[in-house]
Amino acid sequence: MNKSYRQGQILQLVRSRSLRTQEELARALRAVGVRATQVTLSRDIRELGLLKTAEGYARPTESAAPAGPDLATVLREFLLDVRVAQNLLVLLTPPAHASSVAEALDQAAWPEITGTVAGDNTVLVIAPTAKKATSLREKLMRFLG
Amino acid sequence: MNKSYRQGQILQLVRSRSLRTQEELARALRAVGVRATQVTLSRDIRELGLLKTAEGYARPTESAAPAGPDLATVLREFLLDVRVAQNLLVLLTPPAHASSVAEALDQAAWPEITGTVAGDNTVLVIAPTAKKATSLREKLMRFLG
DNA sequence: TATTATTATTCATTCGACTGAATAATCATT
DNA sequence: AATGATTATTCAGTCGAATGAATAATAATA
Repeated sequence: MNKSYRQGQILQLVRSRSLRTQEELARALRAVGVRATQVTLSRDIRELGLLKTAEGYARPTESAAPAGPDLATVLREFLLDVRVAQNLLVLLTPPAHASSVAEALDQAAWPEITGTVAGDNTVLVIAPTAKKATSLREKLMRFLG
Repeated sequence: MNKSYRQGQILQLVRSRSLRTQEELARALRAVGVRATQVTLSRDIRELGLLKTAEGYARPTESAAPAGPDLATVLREFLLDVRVAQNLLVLLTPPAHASSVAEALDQAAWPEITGTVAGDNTVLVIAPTAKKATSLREKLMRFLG
């Protein structure tokens, strides 16, 4: 299995739940189809710069948010409209600001967001299901004030 | 000697003067400090998509796309995650590499891929059906190792 | 402190990208 | 067609990144 893919899964896992030992992490990885030994995870954790906290492994707070503006700020400033179509959301922004919004949403890493693709003044947000797309819309609309 | 450096020198050489055979190219390379055999140059020329013209090797006229790397190579190198949502796939890549992956997938022209849209670090892949999206995910995952 | 659990390191192995020598295949010329 | 020139392919070897088993080092706990 691919190293960068494995490390990406590690980052997603430690963000979403509490993994206190490397063996525990190994089991969690296996559950998502990634086989790795404790030796490999020890190296990955060092390369990723993860820290062992009381709640388990985590990214250090500084590197986790590399100088991006707050999600609420970005949305309040740039989000003009939110439209739903099936499991998709179309977000409208002022010209040239779609990527900022998409970037901020990616950082947030909400489970209702499978992924985003930004154009110039439009962000396409892919949700897992139509139902989640709808609730995601409401969540986003609340930022509009 | 580094492969991409060598290929860069090849591109510069064939643009600046007339090199009619691979042996001739080998001599020109040696003059700029790059040692390579005809075997290697044969491979480089194919990878770079050079054509043999009456005036020597040259890049195809800009209409033809500069042949991108092999799909398997691109995916192994850049594919970080594959998520499914209905009939859509969301591929995550390192920043700035989404278009390479989308390009390579477009070239492959698989029937399970209706189309792709690339952002900066995200490729949206549209599949005909949810079922095909799922099997496409497995097909892509196999490239990861 | 002693014992157990957890993590890091060493050593050897595997794997794939890259390359060249030998050679096969193709092209050009007569 | 025959010959010589040119290019492509096969096979084997090298090299470095990645990995795991064994084990050392460290941390946690009784």
